[in-house]
Amino acid sequence: MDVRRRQEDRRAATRRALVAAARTLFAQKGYAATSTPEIVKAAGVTRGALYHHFADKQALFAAVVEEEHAVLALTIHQAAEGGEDEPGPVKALIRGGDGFLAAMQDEGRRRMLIVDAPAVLGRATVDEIDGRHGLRTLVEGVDAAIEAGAIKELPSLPLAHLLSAMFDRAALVPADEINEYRKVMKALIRGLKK
Amino acid sequence: MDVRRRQEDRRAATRRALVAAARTLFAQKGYAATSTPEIVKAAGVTRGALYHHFADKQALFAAVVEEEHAVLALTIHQAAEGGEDEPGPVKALIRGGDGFLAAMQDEGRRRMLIVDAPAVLGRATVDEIDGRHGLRTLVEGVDAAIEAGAIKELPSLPLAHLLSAMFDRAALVPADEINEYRKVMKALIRGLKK
DNA sequence: ATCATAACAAACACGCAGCATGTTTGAATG
DNA sequence: CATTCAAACATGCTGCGTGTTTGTTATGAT
Repeated sequence: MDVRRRQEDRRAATRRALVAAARTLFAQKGYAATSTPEIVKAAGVTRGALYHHFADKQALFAAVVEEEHAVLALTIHQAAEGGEDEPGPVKALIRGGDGFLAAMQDEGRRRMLIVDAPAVLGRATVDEIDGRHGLRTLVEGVDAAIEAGAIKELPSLPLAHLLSAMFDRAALVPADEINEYRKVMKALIRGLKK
Repeated sequence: MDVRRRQEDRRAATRRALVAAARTLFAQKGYAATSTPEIVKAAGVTRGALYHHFADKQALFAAVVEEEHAVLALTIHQAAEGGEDEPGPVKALIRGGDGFLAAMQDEGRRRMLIVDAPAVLGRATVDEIDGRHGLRTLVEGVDAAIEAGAIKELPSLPLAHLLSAMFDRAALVPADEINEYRKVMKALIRGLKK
């Protein structure tokens, strides 16, 4: 334990409380419909604390999005590795995609990451965040598939971006239609084979 | 001239002024950063007029988006038909896509239609609007390609949605990277051939 | 013990959205 | 042509939300 631990702990605790409360509310009601008084009330602190830890409401939202992307990427990674009985880089891509869609069954998560985040933080910021998590692993998956000679040689980052865009859209589709989308996406990915 | 024409004209005029002013400001600064006082000042009317014609700020934005989608769809349609020297339903799809990307070089248009609209109006509303314009023609193009036996038999609406999602993402990419994206999308579409 | 600084808390200022009134314009009717 | 009525605005008010400022308490350093 460091000497200045209590201060650090205190700081981290309120920060976590704020992010957790914000996550819940942003997920339930969206960014615009959630007020900072609501958030601090749920977190058990005052607005002074909020604006001490974060520059503004956007910055708090960015922190929530960052965290959410991190846990999401972890979930996807596990899904892509699990079930190694059926190998092959293309299969891994499809498994990862299914893992993404499964993780995106949460309404609030969809709202925050796909709908609100681009509008609130801007595409550039979202890309930067995503680039450090889900998109990063997707690029690696695409690269692996290319190096294995499983699909055509294409620039991996643009391809990953476009695949990501498709998965985002598919995630927003009503649950009973999602299988159709999965089939079509499978066909699109399979069409990349040499 | 109908008897009650002047009244109708007046109404239409202020409505147009509002939509036009709103379009400019929403395009420049985004939905959230644009205030209704700003809009009515630019339109040369008062806020009373705004709330007489539209239920709220969202409704005005919806009108702008609707109009923008309409003119966009027209542009795309012309691009897809022009240059008939190279026929074939797949080529038509690609031409239409290029037309879309060209029309989307406008920063404000991107902001309104792709970034802000889903967050402000919700995905469902945007889909409904898009379904009456750009997406509709895209579905027709896909159907034509399927019926001509040019591509695999897949459910056309999901496929159109996914293609639309890719084009949206590609439109947001920096201008100097867009050609890479076009190539990859071409490869993806070509992969759909039987 | 005291001093500086970080971590909060409370109060304030400003702007905006929506509504509830008032006022004008214009058409319909006897 | 005067009257009546409704639509098309205009003006003012209210409540709320964000960000900032000023004040207070806790914490570690000397």
